[in-house]
Amino acid sequence: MSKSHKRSGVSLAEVAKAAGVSKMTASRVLRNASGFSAETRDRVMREVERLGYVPNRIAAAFGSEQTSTIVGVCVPHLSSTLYGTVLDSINHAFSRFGYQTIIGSHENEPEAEEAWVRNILSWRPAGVIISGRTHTTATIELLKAQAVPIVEIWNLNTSPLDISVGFNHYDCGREMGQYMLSKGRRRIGYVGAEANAPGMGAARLEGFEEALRASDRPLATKEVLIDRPGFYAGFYGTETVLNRAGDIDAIYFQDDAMAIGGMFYCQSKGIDIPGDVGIAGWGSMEVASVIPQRLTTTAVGTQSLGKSAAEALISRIRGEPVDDVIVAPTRLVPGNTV
Amino acid sequence: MSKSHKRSGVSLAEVAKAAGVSKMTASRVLRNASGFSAETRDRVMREVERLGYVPNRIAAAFGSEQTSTIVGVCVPHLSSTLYGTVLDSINHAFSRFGYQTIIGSHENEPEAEEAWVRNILSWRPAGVIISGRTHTTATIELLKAQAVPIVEIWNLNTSPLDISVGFNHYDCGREMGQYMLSKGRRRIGYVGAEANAPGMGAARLEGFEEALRASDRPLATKEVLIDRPGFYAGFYGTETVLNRAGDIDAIYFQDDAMAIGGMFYCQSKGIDIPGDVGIAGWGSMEVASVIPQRLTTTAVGTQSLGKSAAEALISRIRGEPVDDVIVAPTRLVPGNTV
DNA sequence: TGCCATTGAGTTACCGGTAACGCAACCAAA
DNA sequence: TTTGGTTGCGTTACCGGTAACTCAATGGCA
Repeated sequence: MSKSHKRSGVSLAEVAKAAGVSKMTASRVLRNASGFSAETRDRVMREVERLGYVPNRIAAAFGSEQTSTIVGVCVPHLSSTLYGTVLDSINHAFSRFGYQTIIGSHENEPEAEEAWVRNILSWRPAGVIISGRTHTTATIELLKAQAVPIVEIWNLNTSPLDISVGFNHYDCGREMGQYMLSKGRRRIGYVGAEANAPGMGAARLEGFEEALRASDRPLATKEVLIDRPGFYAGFYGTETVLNRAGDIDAIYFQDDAMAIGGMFYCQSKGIDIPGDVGIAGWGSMEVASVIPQRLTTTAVGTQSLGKSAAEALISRIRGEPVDDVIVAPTRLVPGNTV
Repeated sequence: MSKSHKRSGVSLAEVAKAAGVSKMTASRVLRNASGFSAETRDRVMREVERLGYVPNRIAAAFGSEQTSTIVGVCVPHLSSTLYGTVLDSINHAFSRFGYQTIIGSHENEPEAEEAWVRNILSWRPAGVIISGRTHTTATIELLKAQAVPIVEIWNLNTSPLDISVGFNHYDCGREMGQYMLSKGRRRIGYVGAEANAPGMGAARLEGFEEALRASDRPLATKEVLIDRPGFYAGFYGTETVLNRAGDIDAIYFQDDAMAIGGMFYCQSKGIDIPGDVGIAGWGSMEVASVIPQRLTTTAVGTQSLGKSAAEALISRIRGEPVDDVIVAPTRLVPGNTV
């Protein structure tokens, strides 16, 4: 099959000519602007239908910069359910309002994000959504120079570049620390994983440590694997900390996947949960609710976060007033693993 | 903060003037085309740097239709790890080759896909990737009329619109059916879930049923929940089929998440796996490898599928020869649950 | 009846790049 | 020296829409 990459499409001018009106009138009909009669509209639409006209948004965006409906969204990666859910709700909100989402993933490498930003800005997007707390200075300068609306998601940022919509990770960690202490845990460890630079669990760990310190029960041990957070990493991270500090009575995991990995490690070794070791995660993974023991975790509103982020960006684009800092909901869910 | 949505950017003309060359020469330098001296290149690049020039791809794509670097990818949804992994590897491959990925999700509703296609085509993409076997006739006509390179992913399609890269779901199902029979299973049930129309597990079920029929052990019972496939659905679907047909000795699940839900249902009821009931899934979820019993499943190369799909599309775009039908790898992984 | 506001169009100019072509300067081979 | 190819760069003409403006016809109201 030989595909012709030539300019093939029907243009607005052809539609207009066929309908016996000017390009401008046809344009008005298609954008549903005012200034045409019902009869004219029908004539134009009939030709649109007949000729199979597909509007050319590249040309439209080019001709009147106001109308770019592209938004860029860059998350750490696309394969995790957590970010996937966020992306899904962002994309839904955007498509409902007629925006197209261009995605990117940076694998927690600020340089990859910078490259993505450079790229996306060349499409003159109506707005961009970026994630995490770490951006290169070049990234920030590029975004500022283009004066493009920005939403930073995931981590709450009280002095955002533009708008921040995120979870209060610090408070999540602190709350869980206090909870574990309240359940009588005294020697507590932490297991996390980060493939590249700073990692998305850092703020939770900070809050968690702070809570323990405040009660004079500082973190007993910490293991942050150089790996993608996941079931495996949780499994082996648990093995590591238990071998290193066999007397700990609880482990806080970076997320539920790791916590579940840890639970199964314990199960495989005959370690009783929560009798011997208490376990807590973060993120309210679905699988956590079908396993025999309900995992103590923090439920997070990823959908809510995505929706808020998209809606805040749209408001900003439209010049409507928006809150600069929006906290996405989280809630400690006591299970029976601590 | 008042964001100006005005035409702000530095244009190529300004860069060219500052560098004392023509627009065309500056354009050549930036596209790394030939026809300029090293000295000219340095002069231009210095001004690019100094003025913070960000190329305008909208204009570039508009001016010379050949150069649109947008590709569209539409999957059922973005929140599952399975599609997420595919999307991730597609996106990686594309960004390595300088393409921008615009995403869409259709939730298994062909009409949603049609709307997305209509939208994406107005961006004159270099190519599109769609998924599943069900498309509206309007979708197909639109794509054909625009003569845009297309890759259909997920389901293998032996007579594709353009290119098909997919798993051979039918064979996966058939192979698993034969395997379960070979392990002495005789009364076998199926548990699946589909939120909307046709569902992505249908072809596997067909192959599975065929294998059972061929051995005169037809499917004993089938439960397809009207729900998103997941741990919950697997849990409750298992409850349903076991209550309905308590004498079945094995269940084939639509995917691993459902199978794991089913395993935990059995565990909660004291039903021995594989003693009382054998269980098999599909998709090689990571969590399946940390639970105490290794789940019998079919490992699928989602990354490989994504990479192949992206590379095939790029080859097609470039006019290089490509196979029309590419099978992504799958492999039955015997665990100890059947 | 005369005047002005409204409606339904058309005209013109432009957005910021790139393709295609032109052309002078230079160099190597005949 | 002539010829022909290459190199380096400029000129021109668009790509397909939309903003801003203009203008004639219409109709309501004083």
